[in-house]
Amino acid sequence: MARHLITSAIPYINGIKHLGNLVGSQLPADLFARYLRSRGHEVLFLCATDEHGTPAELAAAKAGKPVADYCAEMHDVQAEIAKGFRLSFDHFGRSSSQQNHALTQAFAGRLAEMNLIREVTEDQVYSLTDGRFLPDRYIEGTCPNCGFDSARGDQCDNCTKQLDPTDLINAHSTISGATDLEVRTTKHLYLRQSELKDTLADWIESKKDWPILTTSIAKKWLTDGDGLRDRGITRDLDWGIPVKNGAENWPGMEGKVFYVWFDAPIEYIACAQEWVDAGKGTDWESWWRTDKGADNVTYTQFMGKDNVPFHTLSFPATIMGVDQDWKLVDYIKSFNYLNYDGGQFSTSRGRGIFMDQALELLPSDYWRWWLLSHAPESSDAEFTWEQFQADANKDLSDVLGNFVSRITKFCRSKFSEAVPEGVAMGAAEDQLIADLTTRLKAYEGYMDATEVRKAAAELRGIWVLGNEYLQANAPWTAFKTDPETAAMQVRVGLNLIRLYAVLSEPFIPDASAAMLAAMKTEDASWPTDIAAALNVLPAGHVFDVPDNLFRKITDDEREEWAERFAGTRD
RNA sequence: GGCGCGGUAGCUCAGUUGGUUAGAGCGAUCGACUCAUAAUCGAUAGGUCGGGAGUUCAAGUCUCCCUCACGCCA
Repeated sequence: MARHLITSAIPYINGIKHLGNLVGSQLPADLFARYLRSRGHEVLFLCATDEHGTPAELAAAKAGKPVADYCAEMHDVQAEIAKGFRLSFDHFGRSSSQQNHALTQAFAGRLAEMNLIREVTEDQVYSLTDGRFLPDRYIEGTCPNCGFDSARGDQCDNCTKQLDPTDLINAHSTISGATDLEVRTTKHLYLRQSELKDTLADWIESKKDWPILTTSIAKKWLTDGDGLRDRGITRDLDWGIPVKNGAENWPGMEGKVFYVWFDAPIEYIACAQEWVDAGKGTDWESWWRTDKGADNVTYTQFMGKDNVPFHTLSFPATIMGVDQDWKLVDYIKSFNYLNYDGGQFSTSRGRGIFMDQALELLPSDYWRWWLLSHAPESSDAEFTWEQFQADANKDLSDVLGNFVSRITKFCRSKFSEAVPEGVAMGAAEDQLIADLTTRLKAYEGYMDATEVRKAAAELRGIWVLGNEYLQANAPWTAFKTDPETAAMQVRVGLNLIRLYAVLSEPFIPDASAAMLAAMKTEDASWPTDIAAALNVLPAGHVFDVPDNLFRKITDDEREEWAERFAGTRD
């Protein structure tokens, strides 16, 4: 038994995530966590909401609520949807927690102590009407170069000329439209990542087994231009973690908060503290401190490609910089994007399917199966309604669901709702066991390596073996002349249902539970020996014929949904 | 403009360090079966591996140029 720490990139608080976000981090992380638990390992699976920053403040203002209230509400909404998708977090925390406040401030203080923080004085645009400093992207005006009237403070999207906010003609705030902008001098803290550049490069270089996507992005940031740049870790905002040096005030930094990208990954650690404080665990340090038991922990992170730089460079720079025996990540599994019907999913334009909407259409297993079996591992992947309908119907309804249906109903009509005994297993069953053993080994190998698509294909292959077995041995024919042999074949088939429930649980937990319930067993132990696994349900064991596990998605539904989600979400 | 990941059967995708007739699933066609959610199982068809040049006994796999799509950066 090994110990596995698993984190999913933490979703931003402002709104409900779409299916592309889901398949890029939370869902594969859940798959991995469920699988490792099934294999008997000790798992701590953490996720949280990322709550700080300007977008949260603006979303709260738009909703007419205090930002703290807004975040609390949205956290509950996201937690509920996560439950709907059966995401099995051991704790779903909040980056705004007191634990994260304290830890973030402690990290910053320690970094200063290690001489890895420097103070920078810079000019920024302040909006009197908005009462806040404006990030460059929240300032628009007319481009002095081409006359484009929606040029942003950092560059003109029309002529691509690089700009300073002060270059813009008729500059205004995109938040309020206010034009009473002025330049003010402000002071910020910078993390001296450049000091750690070589250490980070050596570390990345040593990770030979990481996905190419992960290492190529990291190396690019390390070598691009002048190399890794120092990064501002504070902002002039109200909502966030106040800048402090540990528990002490930080002279000159009053009224400022840490930048969201500094505190968000620290929440991975704080979340473990929240987990303990919530009474769910007892010793968070044994997961996070290599001097307190975490040296035997394997830590795997899941994230979309947009988050890779922060997880390969910024956060490790913090961890390495404080030099205090904190656990570093062992494996970073990153994902490309899922596209929607030839374009991008878009949160801002409401294009594609969002998590809450998906659950209104179909049970979570449909989405889990399809998304995971098409996870964008090697390149961007494509969601189309035609493909979704065809794959879900074929894999879930026809191959798996119908297998359960045909064997249980056949048993009920020819024998009873109890496992029949019949003769001993023979050559055909030996072959089945051999084939299952081969495929199981491959399945485990892919799951261990977080090769999500390949694991899904292997699991499907395991389901198909059941249908092949029935088709080749035809108990419905054998029953006419040799009912004892048919009985044995049905006994094998019923045991296959239980086996499939166990193996499928990481992908489709609800269907798995339904299969175990129908077989009236709680034995969900991972098989070490297939022959033994096919004898778990003994002759005479009573079962239920379940309702169809997966109904089919109709053409009418597909057309209606494709139409409904092509437009924009209000 | 620079950089990065890609462009493989109608569709979604695999293709290890270059090496026998380029693979899978879906879809299509044909056949078998009839227990089952008009489900299942088998077979067949379908690709000059984005285009061009080069290295090599041998290239989807390496090099260069071009092109298209996506992303990141300035």
